[in-house]
Amino acid sequence: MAATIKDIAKKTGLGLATISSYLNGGNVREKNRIKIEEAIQELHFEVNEVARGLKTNKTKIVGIIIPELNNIFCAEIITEVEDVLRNHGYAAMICDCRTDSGREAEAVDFLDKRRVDGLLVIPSGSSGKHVAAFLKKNKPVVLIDRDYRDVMCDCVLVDNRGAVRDAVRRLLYAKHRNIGLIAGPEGMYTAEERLKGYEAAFKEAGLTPSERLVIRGDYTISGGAGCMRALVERNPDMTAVIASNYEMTMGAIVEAHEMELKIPEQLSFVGFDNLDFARACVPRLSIVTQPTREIGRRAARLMIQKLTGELPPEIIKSERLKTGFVEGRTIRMR
Amino acid sequence: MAATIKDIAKKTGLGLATISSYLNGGNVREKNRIKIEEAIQELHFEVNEVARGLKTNKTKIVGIIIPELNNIFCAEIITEVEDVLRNHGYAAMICDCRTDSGREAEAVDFLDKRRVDGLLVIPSGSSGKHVAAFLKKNKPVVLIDRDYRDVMCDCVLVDNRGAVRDAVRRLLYAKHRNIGLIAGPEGMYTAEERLKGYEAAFKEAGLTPSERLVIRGDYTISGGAGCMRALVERNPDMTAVIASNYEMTMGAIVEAHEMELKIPEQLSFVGFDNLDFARACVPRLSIVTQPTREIGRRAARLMIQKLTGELPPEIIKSERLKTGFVEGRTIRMR
DNA sequence: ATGAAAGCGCTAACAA
DNA sequence: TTGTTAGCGCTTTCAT
Repeated sequence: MAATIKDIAKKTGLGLATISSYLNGGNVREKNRIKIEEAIQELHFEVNEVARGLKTNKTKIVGIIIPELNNIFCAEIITEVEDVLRNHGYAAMICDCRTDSGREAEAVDFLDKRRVDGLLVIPSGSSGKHVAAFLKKNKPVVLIDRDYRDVMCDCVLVDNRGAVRDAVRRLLYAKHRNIGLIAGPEGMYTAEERLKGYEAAFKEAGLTPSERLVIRGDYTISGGAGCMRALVERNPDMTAVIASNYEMTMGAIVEAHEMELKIPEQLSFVGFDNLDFARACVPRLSIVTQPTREIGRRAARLMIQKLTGELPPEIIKSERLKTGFVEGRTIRMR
Repeated sequence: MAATIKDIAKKTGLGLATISSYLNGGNVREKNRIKIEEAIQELHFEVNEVARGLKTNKTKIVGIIIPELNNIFCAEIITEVEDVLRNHGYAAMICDCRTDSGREAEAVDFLDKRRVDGLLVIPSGSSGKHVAAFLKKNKPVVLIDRDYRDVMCDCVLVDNRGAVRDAVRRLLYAKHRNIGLIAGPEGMYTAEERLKGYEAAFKEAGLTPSERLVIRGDYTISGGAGCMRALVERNPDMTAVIASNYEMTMGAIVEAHEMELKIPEQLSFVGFDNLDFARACVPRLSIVTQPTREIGRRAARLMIQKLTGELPPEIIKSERLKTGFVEGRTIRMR
């Protein structure tokens, strides 16, 4: 079917090693180089990366495991990751595990069988037991957005705590005191961190927020809507709300409209992520932003460094990026 | 390093062929089966799919090329595609080509070298010359959302023309006559089809819309915003607008707010795609919807059928799916 | 049902 | 610089 290195050897009268050397950037006599290139053109030869992978024990494939491709936050990160990887000759093999830890483990297996050189994971659960075997082979695992509690891996995180602390500070500065928080699911890393940031901001101001002001959502649109309604109903004195991820931000806004709550006249609001959505709202939402592209870039680079050996396996690197804040018109000064 | 089939053979005292047969679901004596399974457990054996791929000339990998992973429409489709593929044992190798035909061609090369078994493409351009070589190897190429003008491939499309025709019909029924269209880029398949649908609806009603009512956008948020403003400024008599993709819908809405245009009191509006966004707007947007998950499922199934030989290479299948319409509150009866 | 042997396309010693 | 050879881990005849 497709031409092989043998065909090239035959056609040029050269040995296999010479062709291989040429293909791998070795030194080849000018005359032969031309002959080889002609043969490659004529026979439409293309290196068989599968064979190469078998021989070198390196597939030049990085496995990527994410909770939900169909999620802007993930998609933005992966877009960047894929770009960086491919620029370095690596292919991206992607598995969506539907935010399910069990499926995440299956994906690791699936990718391991395919002998990917490394694993880039946005973890769905807090345990990383399922990557232990992979790590033992001395192959790198780079975590994004959260890390495992039981297995040490390189990772690129975000300062979730600082993000919400900063948002609360701004609201406190605007003289708000009864600030509601639509928090994330219990046990989820980012959710807990963000909640801690909320508490920290009050603490440093010498205040203690009422427990009624914090409600747990499930990071979904409808969850955000339900939380917004519950918060408003149970806290007549509440003057501001923070939604702690994009989906819940959307849900909260929808519900506020539904309840005919004027933002920010009756209630100040701070959302999360997605700048596009924030800008499409009227008035523009004030939001916490995460540096998604930067996260992707860093994670991919970390992976490349591990893969090339530029960074030795024994040193585990952990990066934490700062979040941003984009001013809108949804915080009212009291 | 990792255990191989040889290790299993040695450990069990059986021949290579027996182990291979076991791995591929062949018949093995009960006693031996148990021995093999024990050995596999002990040695943590996992099939090396790379070696298998070299031997069988099948990698069980499908290459996926898309204009922009970071785009809800694409991401939703790919999520479904990946799910179906993996359920059939196929891995998804994804390349984002940034809506660039040249990069699309590079991606085909990249994936071809890696010997993917098939190619699933959401084309960025109208020519498919770059997949010709791949097809000649008798490997399937399935197109999504648009097809190539010069190369026949299996494909899963959407009735773009009917989608906009239907939207216009609804507006005509509500007694609108001066209906603006924020169309897509010239030469882009979906854009042209949607424009044709717009024209068809008027034609069948015995009307001819003024040329001033159609403006070309570039499928981006800011493009949509600019078009909205231009349309409104140049058409004081316009009573309704249709935006023909999601990003431009968002842009148009933002701009309408900016201009303090009341929707639907001063202007009726029909958007596109993204139901979540439509629901988050106040009032809820009436929108044309595309069956993204269904598109993904169909495309993946088509691929599987080709891959398994269930569908012979010589028969090219083309499916066209109906779009939907979700009523909101942005069409005013005149 | 099982074993022996060949070979997929490539790389990497080693020799020349 | 170039050629010869062995072998990566698997599947697949062909015997047995």
